Amino acid sequence: MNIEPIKVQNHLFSSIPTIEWERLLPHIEAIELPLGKVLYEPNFKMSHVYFPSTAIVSLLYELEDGSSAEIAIVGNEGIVGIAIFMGGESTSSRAVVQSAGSGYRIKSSIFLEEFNRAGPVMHLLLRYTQALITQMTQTAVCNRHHTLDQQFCRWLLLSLDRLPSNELVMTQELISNMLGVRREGVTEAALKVQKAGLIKYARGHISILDRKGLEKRTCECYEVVKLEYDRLLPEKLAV
Amino acid sequence: MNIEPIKVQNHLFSSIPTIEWERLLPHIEAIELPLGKVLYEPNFKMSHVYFPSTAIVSLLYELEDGSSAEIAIVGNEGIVGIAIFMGGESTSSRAVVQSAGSGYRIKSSIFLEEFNRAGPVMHLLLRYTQALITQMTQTAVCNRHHTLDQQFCRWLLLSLDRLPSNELVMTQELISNMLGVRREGVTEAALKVQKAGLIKYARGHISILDRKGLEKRTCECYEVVKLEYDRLLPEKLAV
DNA sequence: TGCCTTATGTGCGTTAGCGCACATACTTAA
DNA sequence: TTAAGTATGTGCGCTAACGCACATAAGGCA
Repeated sequence: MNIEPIKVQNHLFSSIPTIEWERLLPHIEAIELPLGKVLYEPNFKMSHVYFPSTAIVSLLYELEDGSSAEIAIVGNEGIVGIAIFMGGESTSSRAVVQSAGSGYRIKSSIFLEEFNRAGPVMHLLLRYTQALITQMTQTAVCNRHHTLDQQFCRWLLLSLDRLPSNELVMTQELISNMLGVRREGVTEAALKVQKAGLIKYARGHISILDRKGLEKRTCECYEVVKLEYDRLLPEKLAV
Repeated sequence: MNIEPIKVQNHLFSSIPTIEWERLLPHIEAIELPLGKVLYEPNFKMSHVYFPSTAIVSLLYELEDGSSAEIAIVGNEGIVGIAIFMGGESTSSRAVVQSAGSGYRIKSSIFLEEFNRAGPVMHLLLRYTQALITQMTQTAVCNRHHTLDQQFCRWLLLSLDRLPSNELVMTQELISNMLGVRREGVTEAALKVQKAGLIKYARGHISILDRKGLEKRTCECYEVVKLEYDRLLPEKLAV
């Protein structure tokens, strides 16, 4: 178990002012998030909202034919379960742990109560949602216009930004599920990027060697998303 | 100018309770929305929020290379400018009138004030935003997995749902901008659908002959979005 | 040690959509 | 009535990604 204070383990937590934080703290429950764990299913009412700390969660849409596509990634910068406070209670997508780790959760009803106080927590969450929307729109744009190689780099960078280390535990098979492409396509993209000396990987372990290089290889989508997160959710510890 | 009472011309308006409506009404300004009018530019602070009545507005992202992709469509079921109340004040996309018509607008500051009362108007807008998010995610999925033909049908249906008639004034060139594909691709798709007897078109005028047929030809994405709008924004006149 | 599972690499024919060039047809305005 | 402009149709070579089949290699476990 992590010995860091809870508040610094998730950026939204960090931005919650003291009064609100003290109100929420008793309801925060630590939880392990193993690879593949499903946090919610499409069209099912969510029982909790989740705050990843070291884990990463994918919002995935699964099609009738079994294929899938990632809508967005959520890590320690965010929250899983915005539909709770947006009012829908459920979404048409699924939330799956993409990189094992730990996180926290709060019962939906408790969290909703805090949101409905319409104070700083609400405004923080709305700004987060706006950033998440940007990530989603950029996913749509990227799916339309950019090559698999570029999307692979974008995906690596977005994941990396949400992890403490510069290593990623993830098979090409899983990446292909996220991107909604063939596994072989990911193999080819990964090979190229490895040959360019930007990453190094073996059997489900990817190490980033040259982050700047990846940023050069990816499309504009990555930066658009990054800037929007930085703008809407500046990192500062709230008092 | 339309003689219908303002309140029934936009579904969000219809859902605003009387007290809040009477507060907002004096600030509502009728506005013509001609084809191509830009309601806001990327990264610019929005001065107003817009409520289309007979017009349709596209949220478009333009890439550095000049190509574009539609993120979502907004018509008389919604509002253009969610970033105002979500807290970002601007977005990375552009809002362009895709089908000429009329609508209403309210100054951002006034509208934000009403939102911040954290009453029924806020909850209505958050539910709308949740529906809009579903449309965006489904755009991402559709861009990844479905054929141009299917996307063309989806686009027609989404547009149609936001228009009073079953005719659409829109050239194939413009549709190709929305979908982020070649104009020739749209020509081919349109030809096939016309040959199947589902639509009829000529020089920028598209008539839908067989709506059910279009629904059969499109992908699951259309229905997912439709159901989510119906679920989150049931049509009833608020008192 | 050796076998089995899982992860990655490779080849090959197929296809959707692209970019470009140009043909055709309808519409408007001089 | 004619010319110019706009919208749509068509052909062709090209490429990214697909689907499938199979090869190789690296752990894990008996």
